[in-house]
Amino acid sequence: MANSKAISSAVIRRLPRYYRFLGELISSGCIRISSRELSDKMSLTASQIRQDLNCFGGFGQQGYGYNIEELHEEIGKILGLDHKTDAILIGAGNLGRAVTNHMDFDNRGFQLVGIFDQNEELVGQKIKEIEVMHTNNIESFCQTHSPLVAILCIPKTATKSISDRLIPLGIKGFWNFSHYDLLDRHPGIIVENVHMSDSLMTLSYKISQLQKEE
Amino acid sequence: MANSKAISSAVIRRLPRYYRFLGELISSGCIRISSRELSDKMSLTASQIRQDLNCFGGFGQQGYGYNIEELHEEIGKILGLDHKTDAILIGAGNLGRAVTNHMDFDNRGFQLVGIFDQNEELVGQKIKEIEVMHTNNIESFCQTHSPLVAILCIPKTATKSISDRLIPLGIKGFWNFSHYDLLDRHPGIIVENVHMSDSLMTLSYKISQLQKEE
DNA sequence: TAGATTGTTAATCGATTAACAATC
DNA sequence: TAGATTGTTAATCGATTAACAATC
Repeated sequence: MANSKAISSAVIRRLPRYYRFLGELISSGCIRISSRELSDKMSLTASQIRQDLNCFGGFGQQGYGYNIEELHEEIGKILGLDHKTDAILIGAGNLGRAVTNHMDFDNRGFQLVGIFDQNEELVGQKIKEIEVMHTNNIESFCQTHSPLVAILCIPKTATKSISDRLIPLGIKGFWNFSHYDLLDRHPGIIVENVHMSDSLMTLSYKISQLQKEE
Repeated sequence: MANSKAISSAVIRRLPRYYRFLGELISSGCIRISSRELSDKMSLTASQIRQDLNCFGGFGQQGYGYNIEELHEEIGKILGLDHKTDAILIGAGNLGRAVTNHMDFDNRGFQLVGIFDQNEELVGQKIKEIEVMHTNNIESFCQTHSPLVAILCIPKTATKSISDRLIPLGIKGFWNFSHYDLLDRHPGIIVENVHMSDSLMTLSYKISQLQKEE
């Protein structure tokens, strides 16, 4: 099974993309696909796809290819989408609200169970059926509900102190949208940084290069 | 200069992070830093930092290290943050509004010059001083203002058709937030996908692994 | 000058691609 | 069975790390 050799993060980062493409293939009624065909659709090499999938097991069949629905389900399991992890959102500003409304947590392995903000005006409002609580209540909430993951949509200045406060409460993973670089220096703590700002600067770089070429 | 050998995308993706850390060092009043010290702060190797920076030029001084402000400015220039590229936003829903309000476009090399949505109710509303226009007006707006970049905050079903519509209007780069995988198959067109959904699934994977270990 | 730290070359490591025997 | 396509090993490529001479 999986744990025999550690899976490289390059492979892991490709899994959601496979999952997405396979989901679309299911919607369009396809039944089977070869690594060759999939590589065309995804702009990868067939070799890489086979290599990637074989980190987890032999999901294909020689001479046939892969059963799309089966492979989709297997990758879903590998990604842990077959069970829900409780998550809380810290920060119900523009971004926090957009993330709450926009993300399909249920189909991505999570359940949003609490929303917190320190702005009194937001407390009591409902976002997607969930009432915003004051950040003062984080401790008691975590003690009762034991969420494992926190989504951080707060200013970068608050990120360090909030994460230091959440870790002793049992939070093991952070989905960090703040422009602060949360490093996973605590052993056993997982950080997934989004860094939209870095993404925008990368685009700026590429656009600049394009203009230089002309 | 830069163009002698193509810079690998691994290096480019690290540049915004350098830029961010250097900016913070400036705020905290530091003047100079060695690759060693910076590598500690950023959890990299000193070797990698020197290697990365030397893709663009010798910004350091033997025996001294790097002047933080100078290096910050140089990286800013490399990223193209010293001039503004006009951008339009397509989709003024939750996510589009959050992106508009949340991102510091001015300091990331862009200026947001137009916002479009097909929802009549949103048309005429103002977001950050910019009035939302109906998507019907995209053509005339682009002909007049010639924006180079489009930010896509629209459902995945609309992404392909909108991008096909924007490219003939002179849009050269896409910052794509939709869950659709916009591939840069058109020559000369740049795509930067955000894929928050993939990021969330990656977190799900890591959390699952953590739970298995226990 | 001596000490520090860069820029840069060489060595290592890891990831991707190619090839092909196994097998459905 | 013959054809197709996988799983897997070997070859290649690229990125990271180590080492050190150059030099401020």
